[in-house]
Amino acid sequence: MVVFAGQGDARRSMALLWRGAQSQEVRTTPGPKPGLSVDAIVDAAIAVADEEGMAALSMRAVGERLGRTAMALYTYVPGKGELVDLMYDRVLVELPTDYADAADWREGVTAWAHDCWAFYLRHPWVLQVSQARPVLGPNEYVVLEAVVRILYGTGLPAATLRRVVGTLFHFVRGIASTAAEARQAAAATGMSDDDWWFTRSPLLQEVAPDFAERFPVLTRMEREGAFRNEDESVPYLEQEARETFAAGLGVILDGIEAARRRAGLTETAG
Amino acid sequence: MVVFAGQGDARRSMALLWRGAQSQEVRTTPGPKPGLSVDAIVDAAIAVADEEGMAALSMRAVGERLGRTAMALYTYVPGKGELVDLMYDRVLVELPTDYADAADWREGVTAWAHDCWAFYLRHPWVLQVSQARPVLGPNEYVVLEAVVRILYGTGLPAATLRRVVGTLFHFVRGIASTAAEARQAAAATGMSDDDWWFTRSPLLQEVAPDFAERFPVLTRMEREGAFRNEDESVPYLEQEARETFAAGLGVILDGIEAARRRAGLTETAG
DNA sequence: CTGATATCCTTAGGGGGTAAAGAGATAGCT
DNA sequence: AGCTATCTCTTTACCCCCTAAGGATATCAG
Repeated sequence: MVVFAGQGDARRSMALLWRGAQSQEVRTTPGPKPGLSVDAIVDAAIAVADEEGMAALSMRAVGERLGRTAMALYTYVPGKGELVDLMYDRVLVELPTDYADAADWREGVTAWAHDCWAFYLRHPWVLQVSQARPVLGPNEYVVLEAVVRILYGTGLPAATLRRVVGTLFHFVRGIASTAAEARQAAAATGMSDDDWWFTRSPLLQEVAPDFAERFPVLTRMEREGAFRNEDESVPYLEQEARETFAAGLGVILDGIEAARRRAGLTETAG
Repeated sequence: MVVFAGQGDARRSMALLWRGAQSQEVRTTPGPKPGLSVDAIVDAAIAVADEEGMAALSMRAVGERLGRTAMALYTYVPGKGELVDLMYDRVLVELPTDYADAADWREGVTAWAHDCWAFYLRHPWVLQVSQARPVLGPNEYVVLEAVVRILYGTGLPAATLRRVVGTLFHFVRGIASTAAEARQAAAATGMSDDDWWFTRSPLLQEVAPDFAERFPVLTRMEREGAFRNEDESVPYLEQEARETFAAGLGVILDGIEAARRRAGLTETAG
């Protein structure tokens, strides 16, 4: 369920995203005082998404959490799409932005990636917000600025940097999605990864008795222990994601290093 | 909108996924002859998703395309989740699986990645199928087998291979998502990326006049031309995705190379 | 012809998002 | 004080979704 952005009045959306102190101005208009606020609604919506998942995020649910009907929210927010945009930008404040302590870009990127990973697992619904067109909210820029600042340490040209950022971003998002969805599946079905596999595996044999002949390379890989996880205290799929994350990040960092070497930037760092 | 898998009767799901010639057996049961078939339904559903997007995929829409009501489908398919699983596994047959012609693993991986990229852009809805727990359908295994066969050429140990496959997979999926969602946004809003940016950009200045001070590194990057695209005939966001794809793939391949070097595998290839 | 069974339909129930209209509260103005 | 414009919030309603239940119809074995 990728949730797409609101596409109504662009000016109103931007004003909401970058709403600042001007919303605190003294009211002199007639009519009852607002019982809610954009902030309150966004916070409630984030709480719903955190606790019950993106699928459970409905205008009714958010309203209920605030003791209102669904329609009351429309006084403050143009629609659900815009609300999701606001949730997205709002929750991004949680991401750390200062990596000045890192010894070099490699350490900085690693720290940033791990912070992102933890963030996504804390708010898995964020992974379901469409990345088609950027939301252009303030915190999105704060996050970008932070990453770019780290990567300027590589000395790579700006155009290359932009792509490296994209690559890192997609990688982290992709693997975090897998881990998050695995958790979600476990919660939704009430079945652990191992339980799930133990019910599925015999069915697979039943339905594909010729598996080994049809997929020799995979079978060989399995015999070589590729699909065994050491730590049995962590759910299988989550651990797999975690290890892929660590290994993949290493691969990407090495790749960046190679790009630097090709550009003749091997000596300076940090 | 990530679409989650069906989680009903696991045996029935697996039987449907691996359904083979046994479904062609002669019928001797009473009752009217089936007017539909699982294949017909899956094909119709894929057509709907291809043409109108995952959001437009409803049981009604599929039924209508087949001249039936939504409920008629439930005779053949347990529910929407399972139908999506079937669609997913079915459409994967389009992916090429033979990369024996490739000169070495690097060329093979590159070819595979590009094939995947094209595939995802042909069927963007595939990117919205949850990857939480694998569907375990036959074609998913065929695809996996193909990738692993290519990567065995690196000589890396099986456990490392598994993670490399995961990294590549997430990378391709991630960037393809961006490109696909950008297309979708353009189609949905009837507004090109450039139009979109030209309406958004002045709003951003209006709402954040102090942008340059708040985000100095991004501003510097922009002045260095990081966000300019050369080819103006291609939509901006799609081109950005394409270039990030090319650059990121290079980074990952270099990273794999580095892993091989560390394992002392520099000479042999292919 | 009878009974069993399979296909497909209609109906209905419980979710969604949100447009429209109205009730009630509150400000400034006369 | 009363009036009126305006704002908040609710009710109702419409259209969409998935799918459970039950009924009509077609087709087989006996």
